[in-house]
Amino acid sequence: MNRKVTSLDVAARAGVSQSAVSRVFSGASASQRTVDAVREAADHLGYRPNVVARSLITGRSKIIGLVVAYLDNAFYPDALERFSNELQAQGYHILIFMAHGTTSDIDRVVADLLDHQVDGIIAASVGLSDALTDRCRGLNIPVVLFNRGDADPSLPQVTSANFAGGQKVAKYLVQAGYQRIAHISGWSGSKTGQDRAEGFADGLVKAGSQLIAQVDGMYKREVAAAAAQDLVQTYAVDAIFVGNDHMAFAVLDHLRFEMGLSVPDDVAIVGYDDVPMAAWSAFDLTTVRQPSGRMVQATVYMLLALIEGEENLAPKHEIDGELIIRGSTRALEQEA
Amino acid sequence: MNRKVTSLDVAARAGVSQSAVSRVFSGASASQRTVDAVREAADHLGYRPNVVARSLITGRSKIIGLVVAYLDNAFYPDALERFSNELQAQGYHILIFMAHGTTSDIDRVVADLLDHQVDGIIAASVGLSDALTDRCRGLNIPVVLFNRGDADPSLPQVTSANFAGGQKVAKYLVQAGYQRIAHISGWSGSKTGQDRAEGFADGLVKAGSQLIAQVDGMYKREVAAAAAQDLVQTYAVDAIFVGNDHMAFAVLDHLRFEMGLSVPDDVAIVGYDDVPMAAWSAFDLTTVRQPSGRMVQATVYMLLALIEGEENLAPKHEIDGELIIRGSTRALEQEA
DNA sequence: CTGAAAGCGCTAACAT
DNA sequence: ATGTTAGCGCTTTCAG
Repeated sequence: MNRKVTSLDVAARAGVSQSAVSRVFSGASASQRTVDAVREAADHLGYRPNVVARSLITGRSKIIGLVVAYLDNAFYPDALERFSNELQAQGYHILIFMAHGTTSDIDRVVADLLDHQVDGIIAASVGLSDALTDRCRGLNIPVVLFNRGDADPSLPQVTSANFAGGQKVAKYLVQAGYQRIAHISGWSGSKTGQDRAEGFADGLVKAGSQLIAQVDGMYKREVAAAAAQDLVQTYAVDAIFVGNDHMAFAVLDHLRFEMGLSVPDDVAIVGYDDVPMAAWSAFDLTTVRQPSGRMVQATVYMLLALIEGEENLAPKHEIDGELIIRGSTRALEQEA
Repeated sequence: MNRKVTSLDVAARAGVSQSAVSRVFSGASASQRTVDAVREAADHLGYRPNVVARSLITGRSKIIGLVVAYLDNAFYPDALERFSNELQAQGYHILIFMAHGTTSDIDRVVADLLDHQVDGIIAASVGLSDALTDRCRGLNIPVVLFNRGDADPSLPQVTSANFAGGQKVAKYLVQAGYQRIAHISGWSGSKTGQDRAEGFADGLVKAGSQLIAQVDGMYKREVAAAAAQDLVQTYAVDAIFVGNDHMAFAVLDHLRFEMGLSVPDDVAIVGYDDVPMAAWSAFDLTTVRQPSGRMVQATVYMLLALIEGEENLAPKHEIDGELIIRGSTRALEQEA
């Protein structure tokens, strides 16, 4: 059993002091002679610095905690992959936590994260309690909300322009000639869902129409599917804006295969996110694109700046997303 | 700024020694009096033990490195979620690495993991170089391959019964009356893909049929879709077994919407994995279920046992998966 | 530029 | 059961 090789072993073999070894591996200045000798010895012995010891003394772990709620919504695995790449490129690693639960659940998880001395936290689509937010602030550990707004605009957060996105959908549906328009919203407890819903209602009114009905889809497939059925049967809607693609796929399936309706001929469906699947022919879903690449970049940038101690940073970052028109809605009438 | 609270501060306030505090938080024995005093002081000061310091001295980080390649294949986000739950329940956390790359890429990533003193590594669907495998062994860090076999059966690995799964599909397709059967395999460089392909070919022969053609789908949607088109046009196949659901969805879409064919009337499609989407009406895919819950449990169990120093453990664990018959193939003819 | 020495916050003998 | 002591492997003053 290869006992663990320490910087002391390397120092002995290279004929230098242990601190010289440390300098070489932490990029501090050293003469070429020293560097060469240390490198040779390290390679020979298979030495690699122990980052745990390093973290203990520097107080930084180079680890980012990522809390994420829904991995069954394809938007998040996609974002996770981008986060991993982006952060790895900056020398950070991701400690991951799934938190599909209550606030207290999430708090426990984040407390764990804190114990691990993470340098920063990304909360993807989950809310943190005020107590926890305070604690992070007390420990000077930055938290950035990803795809999750907060009522408190001073909390660092990155979202797409949800209100504007909702408006875009409204304007388009009205222009396309739909008359009885409903909305299956994202969970009303989430700012993101609220904003989309409010933007949609606002856009409808501004376009001279109005919302026939609105139901909370809770970000759940079954809830959304049942809501869609009700909307069609009870309100005879001809278009439904669904709060995200994840639910929209369920609605599409239910309408087509359970109810035998045609989309878009009987009912038009619009989603939100433009996850890769939305472009698949089986769905061909009209949706608002959330540019996850840019959202992730903004989040990472913001988080690292905060870690570096940046003070004057606009905490709220909204990224615009365009409406992608596909076959789940009828095409816009040609301009005269 | 709340300076960091250490066990020393707690000790001072509780009127006990620092080691008493340590004992209380690491679960060693202590009198009720001490425990109470320490708890009170800790709560008051907001103390939490620093796990980095603990790791440094115990030599265990309670962190598991998870290396994963394809998050766009829904099987993996699902597994990730299960891993997270399972491991969290055991007091472990997941340091995640995305490695969609070459071997050298993966090696760099795992070297990184090793630097972080992870207690164990789960390699989901990626191969590690021999050099790295050796290094892990040298450092006594267990590695378990998840959904990824290896030519070396002494490497701990958890897979479904891929060969048997391929056989099941073959037997079923022949019994259902298909005559011209082809296979779009998973990447031939992966043991998993190979085993399914070999089992399929074997099953076909045993059922008195044979493989008309086989193409490597590389686990890529586009490759699989193009292969399917070729198979239909050049070989006039009436059934295709696709190496996993991820590719099968692409094939289904391409056949139906690009080529205007009917599945299953013109061509039958079978996948492998039974990811949640396979059950959606839009796909309704016949497939072999990989019981990801049980696979994850087996992997975690094996990994933790290895970490605890367990020696006599069967390294290879295969979990049986049943064939789920849905609408992408015609139903079996009734037994006479 | 380099070595010696002092810790980072904690656990683990070892005494008491 | 509890306090004392000695580190875990490294970074970081501080002299030289």
